[in-house]
Amino acid sequence: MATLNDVAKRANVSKMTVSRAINHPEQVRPELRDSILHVMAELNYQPNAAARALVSRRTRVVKLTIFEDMDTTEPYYMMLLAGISNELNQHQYALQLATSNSYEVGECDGYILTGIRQKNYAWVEQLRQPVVFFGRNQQGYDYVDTNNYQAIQDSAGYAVQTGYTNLVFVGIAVDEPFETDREQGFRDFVTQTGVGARMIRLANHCHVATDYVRQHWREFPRNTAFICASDRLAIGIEDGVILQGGRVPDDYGIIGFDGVLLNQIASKRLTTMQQPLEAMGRAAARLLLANIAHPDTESQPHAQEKIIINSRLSISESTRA
Amino acid sequence: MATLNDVAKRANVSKMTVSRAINHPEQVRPELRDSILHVMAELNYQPNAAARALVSRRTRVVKLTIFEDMDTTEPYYMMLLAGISNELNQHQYALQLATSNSYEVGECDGYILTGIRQKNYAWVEQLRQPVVFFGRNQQGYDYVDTNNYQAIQDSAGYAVQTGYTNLVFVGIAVDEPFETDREQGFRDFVTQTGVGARMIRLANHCHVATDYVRQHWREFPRNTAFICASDRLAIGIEDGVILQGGRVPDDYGIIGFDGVLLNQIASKRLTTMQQPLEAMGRAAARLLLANIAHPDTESQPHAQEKIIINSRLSISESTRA
DNA sequence: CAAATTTATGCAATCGCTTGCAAAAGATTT
DNA sequence: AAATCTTTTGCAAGCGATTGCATAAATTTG
Repeated sequence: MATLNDVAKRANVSKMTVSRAINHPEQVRPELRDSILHVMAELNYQPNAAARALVSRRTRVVKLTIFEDMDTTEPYYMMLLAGISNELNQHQYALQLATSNSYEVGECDGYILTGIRQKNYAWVEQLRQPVVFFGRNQQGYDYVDTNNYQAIQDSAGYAVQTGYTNLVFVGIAVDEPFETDREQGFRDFVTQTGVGARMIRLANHCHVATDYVRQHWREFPRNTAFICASDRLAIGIEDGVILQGGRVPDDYGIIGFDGVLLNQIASKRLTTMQQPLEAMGRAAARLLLANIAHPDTESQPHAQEKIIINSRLSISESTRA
Repeated sequence: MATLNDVAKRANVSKMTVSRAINHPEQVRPELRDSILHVMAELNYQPNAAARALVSRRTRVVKLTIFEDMDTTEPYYMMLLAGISNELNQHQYALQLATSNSYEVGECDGYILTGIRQKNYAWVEQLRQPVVFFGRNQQGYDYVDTNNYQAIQDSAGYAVQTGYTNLVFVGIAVDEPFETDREQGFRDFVTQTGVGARMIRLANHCHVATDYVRQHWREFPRNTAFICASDRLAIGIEDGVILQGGRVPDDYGIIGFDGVLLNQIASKRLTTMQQPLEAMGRAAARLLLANIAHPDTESQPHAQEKIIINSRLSISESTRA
């Protein structure tokens, strides 16, 4: 591989000038700069990342750590990934992927964290680089999230508006902010409107939801709408309802959350609260890069930044029009 | 951060000894080594990856490049990812993720390539590091693949064996080896057994398959089995069949390929040819690491290595028992 | 027990690049 | 035209580790 020195010699300048032509183009005479760039292309010169990182203390790598033991069938992360990856690339940053198994491998300038649980915070605290979360947290870390509270109210509102008179919130059995926010949104909605309602919590698997419906079928009268905290639960609920002979959407409405299964399944046209995951990924990457570029100073400690990107209801065939 | 020098001083040795204690433990006196390790822990010393990479010319990074414009709802890649990631971590290698947009960002010791198309080979050829593919190729690159040819024969065989008398192969409309191998397997099976059969090719989306079934419903008599080249197509076909009033599996059988949707959907218990994706990911990582460790020499050029991991049929409710 | 051999440790150079300061060249002012 | 300021370029040092060779210590051998 050609080095900075090779380029310098060939262009009859010192390597410093070449270095500047790359990193601070405005500091070098335009014509000179062009001829240097030309030589660089000629030699197919690529700066050595390791050498750069060594002296500049910038790896130009961002690590995405997925905590939830990488649920390999969950498209959610893939969609975040796409957004993050695209944004980082625009800024010439590389994306490194880590899981619960690989905390320690490799270096980076900052972390994007997702699928995190309470038990993981101890690990997060000992990180020395900037951190951005997916999902609200009370520990003061910057985060990107969707409007969970309001989104559920919207879903519930839509269900009531289309004539369902009995609501069931089907939550995920975890005590994380994203879940409790949704539950609170639902609870407040019920209080405010006085609609008949109940809440259940299930493990986030289709068949669990299907089984639940089978076993508790009698408890769900006609005109019930299920407001679910994930598309998986929604799909499972729908299957259960259909298996019991319930008609969707005429007698039973089902609303999902996430919007990750839309393209996956043809006949299942699920009404769902769609998260703009690509945009959320991009936002997280941008936020992190900003934090990397402007590190906190002692005099001005870090103020938590929150970016909320609203989900919107995607209305389809599992609810009335 | 503590450096090698810091550790050396504290341990009263030269930094060389510390370096050896890390990289060639057998070369340093056991007791000395232990005390060095102790100091390292005390100072929370982590070797600087950049400095290491600079001199050793090893980044300890492997790049996974996904070519197919990252289809964000495709769990296939996530499952590969899990396998690759786990294997790499065991060897203290980091995984970097790249897409069609980000060919050039970041350095690595080798590439794992997936979702590749003919047009991408020009790019691949100019890579200087070892490469491992997912999927057969005739360009001489090492690869990991499943037994596409035989797998389809197994699927078809099972369909015939369970009494379906008419077979339809539903392929993906691309001219890549994985597809042509499957088609050839099907074609040969038909020739050998003389069973009634036909082949179609569709874009790999559920609704395309569903629409196709609707429009060509008359062409599919009872007792037809659809052998599909992906789970998506299978799901789409099944929906189409059901919408037309066909009974699954009594009158129509459906077999998928990949096995990525199994946990996703409860009532859709699809019979599918399950690829061992996690194992394939691990195998690819292992193969690549071996290639990195033992680079080709001039005297002994590279011989293509092929690793085939067999898929097996996972029998469920979309075919007869 | 001295010589030869093996095993452990240290020294110096180097990887490719960027930072801080200094010098040279060019432009502007008085 | 001398003095000052600004822009452009170069020099030297060093980031934190590893490689090759040299030296010191420990062990074996005749």
